[in-house]
Amino acid sequence: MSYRDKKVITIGVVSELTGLSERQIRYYEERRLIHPDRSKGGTRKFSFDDVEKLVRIANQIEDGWQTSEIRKQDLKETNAQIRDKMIAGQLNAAFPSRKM
Amino acid sequence: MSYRDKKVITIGVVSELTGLSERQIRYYEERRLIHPDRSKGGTRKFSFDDVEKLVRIANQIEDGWQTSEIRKQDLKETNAQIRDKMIAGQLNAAFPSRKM
DNA sequence: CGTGTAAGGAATTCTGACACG
DNA sequence: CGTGTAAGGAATTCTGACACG
Repeated sequence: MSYRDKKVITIGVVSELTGLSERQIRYYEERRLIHPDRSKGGTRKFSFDDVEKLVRIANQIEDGWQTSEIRKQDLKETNAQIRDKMIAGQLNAAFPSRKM
Repeated sequence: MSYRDKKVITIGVVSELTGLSERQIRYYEERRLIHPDRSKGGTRKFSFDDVEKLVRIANQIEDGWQTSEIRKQDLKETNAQIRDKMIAGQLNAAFPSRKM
């Protein structure tokens, strides 16, 4: 939807934007911390959101976290967000005029 | 500054996003309707702003406008914006507390 | 004028592997 | 575990030119 989520940036540019090596970026994808799209030919396409996430990942790695731990933490946060959205949705269904 | 202005998208992706051929995109650059950045190696890097502008350009071409005319119109609009900003700046300098 | 195309070369990216630790 | 690197190949992009009109 937003420009933030459009997967349009190649790995070389992501490397420049984040300061990470292409090797690091590919590895974080392998560990499923990010999920770039692919072109027909197979080249990775990242979003600005991915770029931001990569910077956070890099910081966590520097702080001594392992990719498996970062992934678990990411999952927790994602689930928390989904849960909150569902609750908000049910509230809105029960009280249609309510504004949060 | 904004994601809108970051020159990070390669011509292939721009082609997909706009539906224009790479030939068309390069030609519009040659006619100075857009100004992509270049990587060290020389590959073009576009912004989302460029993508939007390309769509507008394509529409104008379809409407029978020539690139030279589109460029003149663009210049006019840019100058108008600069003029408005200067006026606003001078007003703010003269009346520091004023809010527009 | 605006666009398609074939041509040849260069820049970019990809994967799988070996290395270190 | 996280990252560097050399290797070979494939995908992507570049320019200048010819063509059509």
